[in-house]
Amino acid sequence: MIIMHWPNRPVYVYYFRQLIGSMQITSKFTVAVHILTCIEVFGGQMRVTSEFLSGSTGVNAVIIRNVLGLLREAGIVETRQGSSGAHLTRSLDKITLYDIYLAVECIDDDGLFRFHENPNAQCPVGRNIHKVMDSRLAAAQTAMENELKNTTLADIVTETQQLINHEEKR
Amino acid sequence: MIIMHWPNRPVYVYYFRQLIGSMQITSKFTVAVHILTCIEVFGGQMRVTSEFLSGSTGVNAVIIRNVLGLLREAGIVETRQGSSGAHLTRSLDKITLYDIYLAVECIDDDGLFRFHENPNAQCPVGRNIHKVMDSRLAAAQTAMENELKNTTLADIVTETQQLINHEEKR
DNA sequence: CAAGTTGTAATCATGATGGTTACAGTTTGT
DNA sequence: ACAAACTGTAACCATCATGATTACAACTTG
Repeated sequence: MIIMHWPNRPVYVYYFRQLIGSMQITSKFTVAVHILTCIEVFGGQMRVTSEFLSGSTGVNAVIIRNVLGLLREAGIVETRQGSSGAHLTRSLDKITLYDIYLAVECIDDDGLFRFHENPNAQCPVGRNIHKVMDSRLAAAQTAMENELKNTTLADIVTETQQLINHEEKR
Repeated sequence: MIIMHWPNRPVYVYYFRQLIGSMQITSKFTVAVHILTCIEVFGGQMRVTSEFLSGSTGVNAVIIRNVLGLLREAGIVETRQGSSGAHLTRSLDKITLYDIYLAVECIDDDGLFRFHENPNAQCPVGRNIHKVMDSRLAAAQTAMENELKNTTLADIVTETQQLINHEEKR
């Protein structure tokens, strides 16, 4: 508890609270894309287990299962307990990076930009600045998300296959 | 150290390392915009000290001074040790949200999206997926940043003043 | 010269991320 | 039916980033 002096106004009491919440785009997102690509590329040839995917991504098998769980909840893959081999629920060109981004919950409800939580309502700027910035920051976030809608898993898999084929020619 | 078995390939040794680095858009960004707005709105009427700005933002005065330091390094404000009252170095319409975003170093060099760090180079997908995703994720980040260039401090201050005036009319 | 202010280093508390262990429940091959 | 393999999930841990806080030297101003 800290006593603040505000110009031309009575002294009042103000609580500082720890700024909480964070806003990062988890590596789960790129892991998810990696996983889905593997399911498509290796699905016909071998059993794509969480252990297998752990080997390809370098990410712990439990984390892989968690990510697969998120993708399952989002209706992107189907998995069954005890049975190996997740498979996609729809064609590659119907799955955008944005769908995956949503599935792995990259961004929480507060949005991409973290806002300082305790602007002073006694201050005319403090009680209005949030409102003013909000639409602009939301627009920036939306611009990023819309760009993610422009790429599908089909694009990713195709380009990956091309790189692999190119490797083998050499 | 974990021994991994990769299908049709010899057993090899693999190191798991903690995934490091984070990618969040600090609240320093919105704090910086808040601060700059206060400097413009209150600059003529009173001494806008770090303590004053702390009162308006609800953010610790030391953090305020750190943010002001970043804005000074970026050439957006001028401050002098011992002397209160930061002031802007150029007109409001020459300062975009993107300039402020750059100043407070919201995003490190690795980019907005965090990539899992240890994709397996023995796996054809593992050694190519990074390359494939990179340009797409960079494009998404750029879309967001370009949107930030569309708003200037002049816009923010003008709209804030309008809200304040509207309050006083009631 | 005293009071007020900035610049900055150092330390701390908290929260988020991902690694790891453990195990129950399910599937599959024989 | 049964053992082996696999998934789903909870629980706990280590590490890192953020911002709060204390402290103090250096500078400015009246």
